Amino acid sequence: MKTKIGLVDDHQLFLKSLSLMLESFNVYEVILEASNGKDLQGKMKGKKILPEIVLLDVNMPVMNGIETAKWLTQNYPEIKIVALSMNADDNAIISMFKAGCCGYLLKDTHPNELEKALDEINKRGYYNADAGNINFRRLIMKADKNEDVRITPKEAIFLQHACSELTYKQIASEMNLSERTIDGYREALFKKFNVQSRVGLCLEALRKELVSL
Amino acid sequence: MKTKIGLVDDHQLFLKSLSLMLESFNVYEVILEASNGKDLQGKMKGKKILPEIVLLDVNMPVMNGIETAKWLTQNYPEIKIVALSMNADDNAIISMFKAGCCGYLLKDTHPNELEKALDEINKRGYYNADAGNINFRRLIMKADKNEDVRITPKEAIFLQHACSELTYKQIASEMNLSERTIDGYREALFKKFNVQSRVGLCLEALRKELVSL
DNA sequence: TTTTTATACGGGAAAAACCCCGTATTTTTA
DNA sequence: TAAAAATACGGGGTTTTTCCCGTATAAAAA
Repeated sequence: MKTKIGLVDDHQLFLKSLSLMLESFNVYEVILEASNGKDLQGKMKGKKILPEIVLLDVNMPVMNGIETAKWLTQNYPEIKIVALSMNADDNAIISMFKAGCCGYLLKDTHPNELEKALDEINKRGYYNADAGNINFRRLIMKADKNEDVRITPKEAIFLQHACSELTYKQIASEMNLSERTIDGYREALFKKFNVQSRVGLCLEALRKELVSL
Repeated sequence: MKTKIGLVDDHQLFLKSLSLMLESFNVYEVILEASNGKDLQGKMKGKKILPEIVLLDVNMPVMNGIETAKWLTQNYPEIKIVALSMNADDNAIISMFKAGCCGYLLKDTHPNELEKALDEINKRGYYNADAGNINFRRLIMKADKNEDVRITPKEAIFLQHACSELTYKQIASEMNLSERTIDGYREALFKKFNVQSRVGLCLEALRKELVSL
């Protein structure tokens, strides 16, 4: 009896070709293909035969991998989720595991390893790609450390403005606040991010992906 | 007689599965697979039967798509190169065409369109994915406009330092120059990038990928 | 050979940023 | 209910950044 697989990936080329490959292993059957989380939700509705394992891309439009993993974990906790990603982005890996994934594979993975990974997930319920230089324990600890930095809604708005050419005077005008209030937000964020200049603040905000270019 | 295809992509999963898919079309034969430009160079050496079309990923380690396309164009001008990419990054598209590609496909592409694209490349020698909302003429013009901004070696070093928390005084010390000299570099770059602040300069430098986070 | 650009550095002044202190009210958290 | 945090804004002062002007020499380009 073949293991039933679901595939979620926005790249049609990859999706279709991966499907072919899995079928070629002769122990898996791809019974569901979706291009994003929303698409998956639609296709899962009313489906009598569910996939046992879902291979889930991390980066997708409309509804990304993390959101999708959360939804699957909540609604179909018996389905095992394996994350697929382009690169070993620490934050994404952490988020995917937290969302309920039991395995994480890079798209670098050789097909032989994919087969092995699926096999182990079938047998043991999880797959740990330590051999791929991903130390999950270290990542979880790192995540915990970064969680300290919480910024308030107004600080976030200020930060958005600060990552531009506007002067503090202009930002104050934009936010309908006094320059002194703006000074206060700046000080607060300097402390939270442990920086001493606006440039430093901007770079840190970009690194933490609180703002984008 | 099947069209001979070469595949260059660092993601083994994608590479192998794409290979399977192409074979499934029954008009193509994948005769070469490489994980990057260097690997391709090694595998092309002494090869008696060459691929007629090469599907070439844009983002690869060791030797990226642009470099690889250039090398192929110089050494095997008869091979038709099709770029494959995750996203429609204007700069990458421009560079790939300039490097000699005659087609550009996103990894979003449906397999049916891949087949169609390969067919057109076989018949006409090129494929234009306008339907995919990529306006190549606009991109070329944009590229020409951006080429104005040339910075000198010393400006580049200063820029690197400027994208940090160092004050201009500290940067002067680092570069063994006077603060006035640093002022001069700042002025020059403000003009070249059309900005009025250090934050603006940093953001622009990051956008142009002259510095990284 | 001449012109232009890059590199290096000077003066001065105004504006902006940063730093440190404080008060007050409202909202959120414990 | 009380304490803490968020939000708003005041004072003052120092440092840094930005802006505008200029000179000089060496290297590169025309």
